[in-house]
Amino acid sequence: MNDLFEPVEVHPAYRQVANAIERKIVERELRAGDALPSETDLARQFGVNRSTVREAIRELETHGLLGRQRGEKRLRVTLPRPEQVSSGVSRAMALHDVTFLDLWETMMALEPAAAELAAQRRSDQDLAALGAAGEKFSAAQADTPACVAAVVEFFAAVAVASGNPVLAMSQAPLNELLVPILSHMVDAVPQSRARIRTAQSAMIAAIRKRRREEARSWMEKHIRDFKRGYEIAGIPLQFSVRL
Amino acid sequence: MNDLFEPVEVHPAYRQVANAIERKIVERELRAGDALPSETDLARQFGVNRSTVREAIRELETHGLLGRQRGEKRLRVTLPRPEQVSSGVSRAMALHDVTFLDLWETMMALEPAAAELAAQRRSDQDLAALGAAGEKFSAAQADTPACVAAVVEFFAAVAVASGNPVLAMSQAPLNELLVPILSHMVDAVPQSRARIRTAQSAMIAAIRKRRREEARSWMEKHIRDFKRGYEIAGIPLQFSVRL
DNA sequence: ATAATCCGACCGTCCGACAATTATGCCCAA
DNA sequence: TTGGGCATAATTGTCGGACGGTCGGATTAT
Repeated sequence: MNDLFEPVEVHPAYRQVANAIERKIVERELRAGDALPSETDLARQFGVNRSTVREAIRELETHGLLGRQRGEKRLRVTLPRPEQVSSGVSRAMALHDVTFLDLWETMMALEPAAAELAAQRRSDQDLAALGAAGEKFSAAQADTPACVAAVVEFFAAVAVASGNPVLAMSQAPLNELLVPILSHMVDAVPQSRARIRTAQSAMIAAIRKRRREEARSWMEKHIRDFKRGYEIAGIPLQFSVRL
Repeated sequence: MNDLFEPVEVHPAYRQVANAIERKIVERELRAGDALPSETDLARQFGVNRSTVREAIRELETHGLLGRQRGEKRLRVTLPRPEQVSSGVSRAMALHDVTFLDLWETMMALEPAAAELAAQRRSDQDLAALGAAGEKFSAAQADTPACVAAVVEFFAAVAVASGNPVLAMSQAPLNELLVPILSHMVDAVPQSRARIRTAQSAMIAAIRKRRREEARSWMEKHIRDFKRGYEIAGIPLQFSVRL
Protein backbone atom coordinates (compact mmCIF):
# COMPACT_ATOMS: atom_id res chain seq x y z
CA MET A 1 0.00 0.00 0.00
CA ASN A 2 1.42 3.35 -0.96
CA ASP A 3 1.80 5.92 1.74
CA LEU A 4 -0.33 8.97 1.33
CA PHE A 5 2.43 11.40 2.23
CA GLU A 6 6.09 11.73 1.49
CA PRO A 7 8.47 12.22 4.38
CA VAL A 8 8.92 15.93 4.93
CA GLU A 9 12.40 17.14 4.07
CA VAL A 10 14.00 19.47 6.52
CA HIS A 11 16.48 22.04 5.28
CA PRO A 12 18.35 23.79 8.07
CA ALA A 13 19.04 27.45 7.52
CA TYR A 14 22.78 26.94 7.17
CA ARG A 15 22.17 24.54 4.33
CA GLN A 16 19.79 26.86 2.54
CA VAL A 17 22.27 29.67 2.80
CA ALA A 18 25.04 27.47 1.49
CA ASN A 19 22.93 26.30 -1.40
CA ALA A 20 21.92 29.85 -2.28
CA ILE A 21 25.51 30.99 -2.45
CA GLU A 22 26.60 27.85 -4.26
CA ARG A 23 23.98 28.40 -6.94
CA LYS A 24 25.22 31.91 -7.59
CA ILE A 25 28.71 30.52 -8.00
CA VAL A 26 27.78 27.63 -10.26
CA GLU A 27 25.70 29.91 -12.41
CA ARG A 28 28.65 32.25 -12.68
CA GLU A 29 26.77 35.13 -11.14
CA LEU A 30 29.61 35.13 -8.66
CA ARG A 31 32.83 34.50 -10.48
CA ALA A 32 36.20 33.29 -9.27
CA GLY A 33 38.08 36.17 -7.76
CA ASP A 34 34.99 38.07 -6.65
CA ALA A 35 35.01 39.03 -3.02
CA LEU A 36 32.19 37.68 -0.92
CA PRO A 37 30.18 40.17 1.15
CA SER A 38 31.11 40.25 4.80
CA GLU A 39 29.55 37.72 7.13
CA THR A 40 27.55 40.45 8.82
CA ASP A 41 26.24 41.66 5.49
CA LEU A 42 25.32 38.15 4.37
CA ALA A 43 23.55 37.59 7.67
CA ARG A 44 21.55 40.73 7.04
CA GLN A 45 20.70 39.75 3.46
CA PHE A 46 19.61 36.24 4.36
CA GLY A 47 17.93 37.38 7.54
CA VAL A 48 19.80 34.90 9.69
CA ASN A 49 22.41 35.10 12.37
CA ARG A 50 26.06 35.44 11.63
CA SER A 51 26.74 32.05 13.22
CA THR A 52 24.41 30.48 10.70
CA VAL A 53 26.17 32.22 7.84
CA ARG A 54 29.48 31.01 9.16
CA GLU A 55 28.33 27.41 9.12
CA ALA A 56 27.22 27.84 5.54
CA ILE A 57 30.53 29.38 4.61
CA ARG A 58 32.46 26.50 6.14
CA GLU A 59 30.54 24.19 3.85
CA LEU A 60 31.45 26.14 0.74
CA GLU A 61 34.99 26.53 1.90
CA THR A 62 35.21 22.78 2.24
CA HIS A 63 33.96 22.35 -1.30
CA GLY A 64 36.72 24.67 -2.40
CA LEU A 65 34.26 27.20 -3.74
CA LEU A 66 35.40 29.87 -1.31
CA GLY A 67 38.87 30.59 -0.08
CA ARG A 68 41.34 33.32 0.53
CA GLN A 69 44.88 34.11 -0.40
CA ARG A 70 47.46 33.90 2.31
CA GLY A 71 47.11 36.82 4.68
CA GLU A 72 43.82 37.98 3.29
CA LYS A 73 40.88 38.47 5.57
CA ARG A 74 37.94 38.54 3.23
CA LEU A 75 36.78 35.42 1.49
CA ARG A 76 36.69 35.29 -2.27
CA VAL A 77 35.10 32.97 -4.73
CA THR A 78 37.67 30.49 -5.97
CA LEU A 79 37.87 27.61 -8.40
CA PRO A 80 38.07 24.33 -6.51
CA ARG A 81 41.71 23.30 -6.39
CA PRO A 82 42.11 19.94 -8.12
CA GLU A 83 44.24 18.55 -5.30
CA GLN A 84 41.57 19.45 -2.82
CA VAL A 85 38.90 17.72 -4.86
CA SER A 86 40.90 14.60 -5.51
CA SER A 87 42.00 14.21 -1.93
CA GLY A 88 38.33 14.10 -0.98
CA VAL A 89 37.70 11.44 -3.58
CA SER A 90 40.62 9.32 -2.55
CA ARG A 91 39.61 9.52 1.08
CA ALA A 92 36.13 8.37 0.15
CA MET A 93 37.52 5.52 -1.89
CA ALA A 94 39.80 4.44 0.92
CA LEU A 95 36.94 4.46 3.38
CA HIS A 96 34.95 2.28 1.02
CA ASP A 97 37.65 -0.35 1.30
CA VAL A 98 38.53 -0.48 -2.34
CA THR A 99 41.12 -3.07 -3.24
CA PHE A 100 44.37 -2.85 -5.09
CA LEU A 101 42.74 -4.68 -7.95
CA ASP A 102 40.01 -2.04 -8.20
CA LEU A 103 42.61 0.65 -8.27
CA TRP A 104 44.77 -1.14 -10.75
CA GLU A 105 41.95 -1.82 -13.18
CA THR A 106 41.02 1.83 -13.20
CA MET A 107 44.59 2.93 -13.71
CA MET A 108 44.78 0.44 -16.53
CA ALA A 109 41.88 2.24 -18.15
CA LEU A 110 43.00 5.80 -17.56
CA GLU A 111 46.77 5.96 -17.72
CA PRO A 112 47.34 4.50 -21.18
CA ALA A 113 44.72 6.86 -22.55
CA ALA A 114 46.47 9.76 -20.85
CA ALA A 115 49.82 8.65 -22.25
CA GLU A 116 48.42 8.47 -25.74
CA LEU A 117 46.92 11.94 -25.53
CA ALA A 118 50.10 13.25 -24.00
CA ALA A 119 52.07 11.98 -26.97
CA GLN A 120 49.61 13.76 -29.18
CA ARG A 121 49.43 17.11 -27.45
CA ARG A 122 52.36 17.58 -25.10
CA SER A 123 54.00 20.97 -25.04
CA ASP A 124 57.69 21.46 -24.51
CA GLN A 125 56.87 22.51 -21.00
CA ASP A 126 55.00 19.27 -20.39
CA LEU A 127 58.00 17.39 -21.66
CA ALA A 128 60.23 19.25 -19.26
CA ALA A 129 57.94 18.32 -16.37
CA LEU A 130 58.02 14.70 -17.39
CA GLY A 131 61.79 14.79 -17.62
CA ALA A 132 62.02 16.39 -14.21
CA ALA A 133 59.86 13.67 -12.66
CA GLY A 134 61.98 11.02 -14.33
CA GLU A 135 65.12 12.66 -13.02
CA LYS A 136 63.75 12.77 -9.52
CA PHE A 137 63.01 9.09 -9.65
CA SER A 138 66.47 8.22 -10.87
CA ALA A 139 68.05 10.47 -8.28
CA ALA A 140 66.06 9.04 -5.39
CA GLN A 141 67.52 5.59 -5.59
CA ALA A 142 67.30 4.29 -2.05
CA ASP A 143 64.94 6.91 -0.70
CA THR A 144 61.62 5.12 -0.92
CA PRO A 145 59.33 8.05 -0.13
CA ALA A 146 61.10 10.17 -2.72
CA CYS A 147 60.88 7.34 -5.23
CA VAL A 148 57.17 6.98 -4.73
CA ALA A 149 56.64 10.71 -4.87
CA ALA A 150 58.49 10.78 -8.17
CA VAL A 151 56.35 8.01 -9.63
CA VAL A 152 53.22 9.87 -8.63
CA GLU A 153 54.61 13.08 -10.01
CA PHE A 154 55.30 11.32 -13.27
CA PHE A 155 51.74 10.09 -13.57
CA ALA A 156 50.46 13.54 -12.77
CA ALA A 157 52.75 15.04 -15.36
CA VAL A 158 51.46 12.63 -17.99
CA ALA A 159 47.91 13.58 -17.09
CA VAL A 160 48.72 17.26 -17.39
CA ALA A 161 50.47 16.68 -20.68
CA SER A 162 47.35 15.02 -21.99
CA GLY A 163 45.82 18.46 -21.94
CA ASN A 164 42.63 16.96 -20.60
CA PRO A 165 41.58 18.31 -17.21
CA VAL A 166 38.82 15.73 -16.84
CA LEU A 167 41.30 12.95 -17.30
CA ALA A 168 43.67 14.64 -14.90
CA MET A 169 41.05 15.11 -12.22
CA SER A 170 39.84 11.54 -12.65
CA GLN A 171 43.32 10.20 -12.37
CA ALA A 172 44.56 12.30 -9.47
CA PRO A 173 42.72 10.44 -6.70
CA LEU A 174 44.28 7.19 -7.83
CA ASN A 175 47.72 8.61 -7.31
CA GLU A 176 47.05 9.25 -3.67
CA LEU A 177 45.82 5.74 -3.14
CA LEU A 178 48.86 4.43 -4.94
CA VAL A 179 51.35 5.94 -2.53
CA PRO A 180 51.09 3.51 0.40
CA ILE A 181 50.89 0.53 -1.93
CA LEU A 182 53.84 1.56 -3.99
CA SER A 183 55.93 2.36 -0.96
CA HIS A 184 55.52 -1.17 0.19
CA MET A 185 56.15 -2.61 -3.23
CA VAL A 186 59.36 -0.86 -4.16
CA ASP A 187 60.78 -1.97 -0.85
CA ALA A 188 59.67 -5.56 -1.25
CA VAL A 189 60.60 -5.89 -4.92
CA PRO A 190 64.08 -4.45 -5.50
CA GLN A 191 64.07 -4.93 -9.25
CA SER A 192 60.99 -2.73 -9.57
CA ARG A 193 63.12 0.39 -9.42
CA ALA A 194 65.00 -0.46 -12.57
CA ARG A 195 61.84 -1.49 -14.40
CA ILE A 196 60.13 1.73 -13.47
CA ARG A 197 63.07 3.77 -14.68
CA THR A 198 63.13 1.92 -17.97
CA ALA A 199 59.43 2.42 -18.50
CA GLN A 200 59.56 6.09 -17.64
CA SER A 201 62.43 6.69 -20.03
CA ALA A 202 60.60 4.88 -22.79
CA MET A 203 57.45 6.86 -22.18
CA ILE A 204 59.27 10.14 -22.15
CA ALA A 205 60.94 9.25 -25.42
CA ALA A 206 57.69 8.19 -27.00
CA ILE A 207 55.89 11.30 -25.83
CA ARG A 208 58.71 13.49 -27.04
CA LYS A 209 58.57 11.89 -30.47
CA ARG A 210 54.79 12.07 -30.40
CA ARG A 211 54.42 8.35 -30.93
CA ARG A 212 51.01 7.71 -29.51
CA GLU A 213 50.87 3.95 -29.73
CA GLU A 214 54.31 3.58 -28.32
CA ALA A 215 53.46 5.81 -25.38
CA ARG A 216 50.28 3.88 -24.74
CA SER A 217 51.83 0.46 -24.88
CA TRP A 218 54.71 1.42 -22.64
CA MET A 219 52.28 2.80 -20.14
CA GLU A 220 50.30 -0.41 -20.28
CA LYS A 221 53.42 -2.40 -19.68
CA HIS A 222 54.40 -0.05 -16.88
CA ILE A 223 51.13 -0.49 -15.06
CA ARG A 224 51.01 -4.20 -15.66
CA ASP A 225 54.31 -4.28 -13.89
CA PHE A 226 52.70 -2.83 -10.81
CA LYS A 227 50.41 -5.79 -10.60
CA ARG A 228 53.26 -8.13 -11.16
CA GLY A 229 55.26 -6.43 -8.44
CA TYR A 230 52.31 -6.69 -6.16
CA GLU A 231 52.07 -10.40 -6.78
CA ILE A 232 55.79 -10.89 -6.32
CA ALA A 233 55.58 -9.03 -3.04
CA GLY A 234 53.06 -11.68 -2.09
CA ILE A 235 50.19 -9.39 -1.25
CA PRO A 236 46.70 -10.55 -2.23
CA LEU A 237 45.12 -8.36 -4.89
CA GLN A 238 42.03 -8.13 -2.75
CA PHE A 239 43.76 -6.31 0.05
CA SER A 240 42.10 -3.03 0.85
CA VAL A 241 43.93 0.14 0.09
CA ARG A 242 44.50 2.33 3.12
CA LEU A 243 45.49 5.95 3.05
CA MET B 1 68.12 33.31 -2.91
CA ASN B 2 66.01 31.15 -0.71
CA ASP B 3 64.04 32.81 2.01
CA LEU B 4 65.16 32.01 5.48
CA PHE B 5 61.65 31.40 6.78
CA GLU B 6 58.54 29.71 5.51
CA PRO B 7 55.28 31.61 5.61
CA VAL B 8 53.61 30.78 8.89
CA GLU B 9 50.51 28.66 8.44
CA VAL B 10 47.49 29.60 10.45
CA HIS B 11 45.09 26.89 11.52
CA PRO B 12 41.83 28.22 12.95
CA ALA B 13 40.39 26.23 15.80
CA TYR B 14 37.48 24.97 13.74
CA ARG B 15 39.90 23.47 11.24
CA GLN B 16 42.00 21.81 13.88
CA VAL B 17 38.92 20.28 15.42
CA ALA B 18 37.75 19.06 12.04
CA ASN B 19 41.12 17.56 11.25
CA ALA B 20 41.28 15.83 14.61
CA ILE B 21 37.93 14.17 14.07
CA GLU B 22 38.70 13.36 10.47
CA ARG B 23 41.88 11.60 11.46
CA LYS B 24 40.01 9.41 13.90
CA ILE B 25 37.62 8.47 11.11
CA VAL B 26 40.23 7.80 8.45
CA GLU B 27 42.24 5.71 10.85
CA ARG B 28 39.10 3.73 11.64
CA GLU B 29 39.20 4.63 15.29
CA LEU B 30 35.74 5.97 14.67
CA ARG B 31 33.91 3.60 12.39
CA ALA B 32 30.90 4.09 10.16
CA GLY B 33 27.79 3.84 12.26
CA ASP B 34 29.40 5.05 15.45
CA ALA B 35 27.59 7.91 17.09
CA LEU B 36 29.53 11.10 17.57
CA PRO B 37 29.61 12.66 21.04
CA SER B 38 27.26 15.57 21.51
CA GLU B 39 28.38 19.00 20.40
CA THR B 40 28.53 20.14 23.99
CA ASP B 41 30.68 17.20 24.92
CA LEU B 42 33.01 17.72 21.96
CA ALA B 43 33.32 21.38 22.89
CA ARG B 44 34.31 20.35 26.39
CA GLN B 45 36.83 17.77 25.14
CA PHE B 46 38.49 20.13 22.67
CA GLY B 47 38.25 23.06 25.05
CA VAL B 48 36.53 25.29 22.52
CA ASN B 49 33.13 26.83 22.16
CA ARG B 50 30.22 24.90 20.79
CA SER B 51 30.02 27.28 17.83
CA THR B 52 33.53 26.31 16.90
CA VAL B 53 32.69 22.64 17.11
CA ARG B 54 29.67 23.21 14.91
CA GLU B 55 31.76 24.81 12.20
CA ALA B 56 34.09 21.84 12.30
CA ILE B 57 31.18 19.46 12.08
CA ARG B 58 29.79 21.26 9.04
CA GLU B 59 33.10 20.63 7.33
CA LEU B 60 33.00 16.91 8.01
CA GLU B 61 29.35 16.74 7.11
CA THR B 62 30.17 18.32 3.77
CA HIS B 63 32.83 15.72 3.16
CA GLY B 64 30.21 13.09 3.83
CA LEU B 65 32.13 11.74 6.80
CA LEU B 66 29.33 12.60 9.19
CA GLY B 67 25.62 12.42 8.64
CA ARG B 68 22.41 11.23 10.10
CA GLN B 69 19.50 9.13 9.04
CA ARG B 70 16.23 10.89 8.39
CA GLY B 71 14.69 12.06 11.61
CA GLU B 72 17.68 11.19 13.68
CA LYS B 73 19.11 13.74 16.01
CA ARG B 74 22.47 12.28 16.82
CA LEU B 75 25.21 12.70 14.30
CA ARG B 76 27.02 9.53 13.34
CA VAL B 77 30.04 8.57 11.33
CA THR B 78 29.08 7.58 7.80
CA LEU B 79 30.77 6.41 4.66
CA PRO B 80 30.83 9.20 2.09
CA ARG B 81 27.95 8.58 -0.29
CA PRO B 82 29.30 8.12 -3.82
CA GLU B 83 26.71 10.47 -5.30
CA GLN B 84 27.75 13.16 -2.88
CA VAL B 85 31.40 12.75 -3.75
CA SER B 86 30.86 12.68 -7.47
CA SER B 87 28.58 15.68 -7.51
CA GLY B 88 31.37 17.64 -5.91
CA VAL B 89 33.77 16.46 -8.56
CA SER B 90 31.47 17.24 -11.43
CA ARG B 91 30.81 20.69 -10.05
CA ALA B 92 34.53 21.31 -9.83
CA MET B 93 35.01 20.09 -13.38
CA ALA B 94 32.23 22.29 -14.67
CA LEU B 95 33.69 25.32 -12.93
CA HIS B 96 37.01 24.58 -14.57
CA ASP B 97 35.36 24.94 -17.96
CA VAL B 98 36.09 21.48 -19.21
CA THR B 99 34.99 20.81 -22.76
CA PHE B 100 32.87 18.13 -24.27
CA LEU B 101 35.98 16.72 -25.86
CA ASP B 102 37.66 16.40 -22.46
CA LEU B 103 34.64 14.62 -21.14
CA TRP B 104 34.33 12.40 -24.15
CA GLU B 105 37.95 11.31 -24.13
CA THR B 106 37.68 10.30 -20.51
CA MET B 107 34.48 8.39 -21.10
CA MET B 108 36.19 6.70 -23.98
CA ALA B 109 38.83 5.49 -21.57
CA LEU B 110 36.57 4.44 -18.73
CA GLU B 111 33.32 3.11 -20.15
CA PRO B 112 34.68 0.38 -22.42
CA ALA B 113 36.79 -0.88 -19.54
CA ALA B 114 33.73 -0.92 -17.34
CA ALA B 115 31.73 -2.76 -19.96
CA GLU B 116 34.41 -5.39 -20.32
CA LEU B 117 34.59 -5.96 -16.58
CA ALA B 118 30.82 -6.00 -16.37
CA ALA B 119 30.70 -8.81 -18.94
CA GLN B 120 33.19 -10.65 -16.83
CA ARG B 121 31.64 -10.21 -13.43
CA ARG B 122 28.02 -9.17 -13.68
CA SER B 123 25.58 -10.79 -11.31
CA ASP B 124 22.03 -11.59 -12.27
CA GLN B 125 21.00 -8.59 -10.28
CA ASP B 126 23.33 -6.35 -12.26
CA LEU B 127 21.81 -7.75 -15.41
CA ALA B 128 18.35 -6.90 -14.16
CA ALA B 129 19.43 -3.34 -13.43
CA LEU B 130 20.87 -3.00 -16.91
CA GLY B 131 17.68 -4.36 -18.42
CA ALA B 132 15.61 -1.95 -16.36
CA ALA B 133 17.64 1.01 -17.56
CA GLY B 134 17.28 -0.17 -21.14
CA GLU B 135 13.56 -0.52 -20.69
CA LYS B 136 13.29 2.95 -19.28
CA PHE B 137 15.09 4.35 -22.27
CA SER B 138 12.84 2.55 -24.71
CA ALA B 139 9.75 3.60 -22.83
CA ALA B 140 10.73 7.26 -22.66
CA GLN B 141 10.60 7.85 -26.36
CA ALA B 142 9.72 11.51 -26.68
CA ASP B 143 10.42 12.49 -23.11
CA THR B 144 13.92 13.92 -23.40
CA PRO B 145 14.71 14.27 -19.69
CA ALA B 146 13.59 10.70 -19.08
CA CYS B 147 15.66 9.52 -22.04
CA VAL B 148 18.76 11.21 -20.73
CA ALA B 149 18.15 9.94 -17.23
CA ALA B 150 17.87 6.42 -18.63
CA VAL B 151 21.14 6.73 -20.52
CA VAL B 152 22.89 7.91 -17.40
CA GLU B 153 21.29 5.13 -15.39
CA PHE B 154 22.56 2.65 -17.93
CA PHE B 155 26.12 3.88 -17.63
CA ALA B 156 25.86 3.78 -13.87
CA ALA B 157 24.49 0.25 -14.03
CA VAL B 158 27.40 -0.85 -16.19
CA ALA B 159 29.81 0.68 -13.72
CA VAL B 160 28.13 -1.11 -10.85
CA ALA B 161 28.11 -4.37 -12.78
CA SER B 162 31.85 -4.01 -13.26
CA GLY B 163 32.13 -4.72 -9.56
CA ASN B 164 34.79 -2.05 -9.32
CA PRO B 165 33.93 0.80 -6.97
CA VAL B 166 36.92 2.85 -8.05
CA LEU B 167 35.80 2.67 -11.63
CA ALA B 168 32.27 3.52 -10.58
CA MET B 169 33.30 6.51 -8.53
CA SER B 170 35.59 7.73 -11.29
CA GLN B 171 32.87 7.43 -13.84
CA ALA B 172 29.99 8.88 -11.88
CA PRO B 173 31.00 12.55 -12.17
CA LEU B 174 31.10 12.22 -15.93
CA ASN B 175 27.49 11.15 -15.95
CA GLU B 176 26.40 14.36 -14.34
CA LEU B 177 28.29 16.43 -16.86
CA LEU B 178 26.79 14.39 -19.63
CA VAL B 179 23.20 15.26 -18.80
CA PRO B 180 22.97 18.78 -20.23
CA ILE B 181 24.97 17.83 -23.29
CA LEU B 182 22.96 14.74 -24.00
CA SER B 183 19.67 16.54 -23.52
CA HIS B 184 20.62 18.92 -26.24
CA MET B 185 21.90 16.20 -28.50
CA VAL B 186 18.98 13.81 -28.46
CA ASP B 187 16.74 16.72 -29.33
CA ALA B 188 18.93 17.96 -32.14
CA VAL B 189 19.71 14.53 -33.61
CA PRO B 190 16.52 12.48 -33.88
CA GLN B 191 18.17 9.31 -35.09
CA SER B 192 20.30 9.20 -31.97
CA ARG B 193 17.48 7.59 -30.03
CA ALA B 194 17.40 4.51 -32.21
CA ARG B 195 21.16 4.20 -32.22
CA ILE B 196 21.32 4.40 -28.46
CA ARG B 197 18.66 1.74 -28.12
CA THR B 198 20.51 -0.57 -30.47
CA ALA B 199 23.77 -0.11 -28.64
CA GLN B 200 22.20 -0.65 -25.24
CA SER B 201 20.53 -3.84 -26.38
CA ALA B 202 23.75 -5.14 -27.84
CA MET B 203 25.64 -4.33 -24.67
CA ILE B 204 23.07 -6.01 -22.49
CA ALA B 205 23.21 -9.09 -24.65
CA ALA B 206 26.99 -9.16 -24.62
CA ILE B 207 27.14 -8.68 -20.88
CA ARG B 208 24.54 -11.35 -20.34
CA LYS B 209 26.53 -13.80 -22.42
CA ARG B 210 29.71 -12.67 -20.71
CA ARG B 211 31.35 -11.73 -23.97
CA ARG B 212 33.94 -9.25 -22.85
CA GLU B 213 35.29 -8.10 -26.16
CA GLU B 214 31.82 -7.70 -27.59
CA ALA B 215 30.70 -5.62 -24.64
CA ARG B 216 33.76 -3.44 -24.92
CA SER B 217 33.51 -2.84 -28.62
CA TRP B 218 29.81 -2.02 -28.47
CA MET B 219 30.50 0.44 -25.69
CA GLU B 220 33.22 2.02 -27.78
CA LYS B 221 30.88 2.32 -30.69
CA HIS B 222 28.19 3.70 -28.42
CA ILE B 223 30.40 6.45 -27.09
CA ARG B 224 31.86 7.24 -30.45
CA ASP B 225 28.29 7.86 -31.50
CA PHE B 226 28.03 10.56 -28.89
CA LYS B 227 30.79 12.47 -30.54
CA ARG B 228 29.25 11.93 -33.93
CA GLY B 229 25.93 13.16 -32.67
CA TYR B 230 27.61 16.15 -31.17
CA GLU B 231 29.18 16.99 -34.49
CA ILE B 232 25.95 16.46 -36.37
CA ALA B 233 24.24 18.78 -33.93
CA GLY B 234 26.79 21.32 -35.06
CA ILE B 235 28.26 22.09 -31.68
CA PRO B 236 32.00 22.69 -31.48
CA LEU B 237 33.77 20.02 -29.46
CA GLN B 238 35.51 22.76 -27.52
CA PHE B 239 32.34 24.09 -25.99
CA SER B 240 32.45 24.16 -22.24
CA VAL B 241 30.24 21.82 -20.36
CA ARG B 242 27.90 23.59 -18.00
CA LEU B 243 25.98 21.98 -15.19
C1' DA C 1 4.33 -7.01 27.92
C1' DT C 2 2.84 -3.19 25.48
C1' DA C 3 1.43 1.36 24.95
C1' DA C 4 0.97 6.06 26.42
C1' DT C 5 3.41 9.76 28.92
C1' DC C 6 6.98 12.57 30.59
C1' DC C 7 11.43 14.53 31.22
C1' DG C 8 16.02 15.42 30.17
C1' DA C 9 19.44 15.90 26.54
C1' DC C 10 20.61 17.80 22.32
C1' DC C 11 20.27 20.49 18.05
C1' DG C 12 19.35 24.69 15.40
C1' DT C 13 19.35 29.32 15.86
C1' DC C 14 19.90 33.67 17.89
C1' DC C 15 22.05 37.64 20.58
C1' DG C 16 25.79 40.06 22.15
C1' DA C 17 30.68 40.74 22.97
C1' DC C 18 35.79 41.20 22.43
C1' DA C 19 40.51 40.72 20.77
C1' DA C 20 43.31 40.52 16.83
C1' DT C 21 44.05 41.60 12.29
C1' DT C 22 43.09 43.58 7.91
C1' DA C 23 41.15 47.17 5.00
C1' DT C 24 40.45 52.04 4.25
C1' DG C 25 40.65 56.70 4.04
C1' DC C 26 42.97 60.75 5.28
C1' DC C 27 46.83 63.67 5.82
C1' DC C 28 51.32 65.05 5.08
C1' DA C 29 55.66 65.12 2.75
C1' DA C 30 58.38 64.84 -1.41
C1' DT D 1 50.35 65.02 -7.98
C1' DT D 2 51.72 61.09 -5.91
C1' DG D 3 53.47 58.05 -2.46
C1' DG D 4 53.86 56.75 2.24
C1' DG D 5 52.29 56.42 6.86
C1' DC D 6 49.07 56.51 10.36
C1' DA D 7 44.59 56.48 12.64
C1' DT D 8 40.23 54.46 12.30
C1' DA D 9 36.71 51.50 10.73
C1' DA D 10 35.51 46.99 9.37
C1' DT D 11 35.92 42.07 9.53
C1' DT D 12 37.04 37.62 11.24
C1' DG D 13 37.69 34.08 14.90
C1' DT D 14 36.14 32.82 19.16
C1' DC D 15 33.51 32.99 23.18
C1' DG D 16 29.51 32.88 26.61
C1' DG D 17 24.83 32.42 27.19
C1' DA D 18 20.04 31.64 25.90
C1' DC D 19 15.64 29.49 24.08
C1' DG D 20 12.27 26.78 21.52
C1' DG D 21 11.59 22.50 19.46
C1' DT D 22 12.58 17.74 18.76
C1' DC D 23 14.42 13.13 19.89
C1' DG D 24 15.52 9.31 23.07
C1' DG D 25 14.91 6.94 26.84
C1' DA D 26 12.87 6.19 31.29
C1' DT D 27 8.49 5.95 33.69
C1' DT D 28 4.03 4.83 34.32
C1' DA D 29 -0.40 3.15 33.13
C1' DT D 30 -3.16 -0.39 30.72
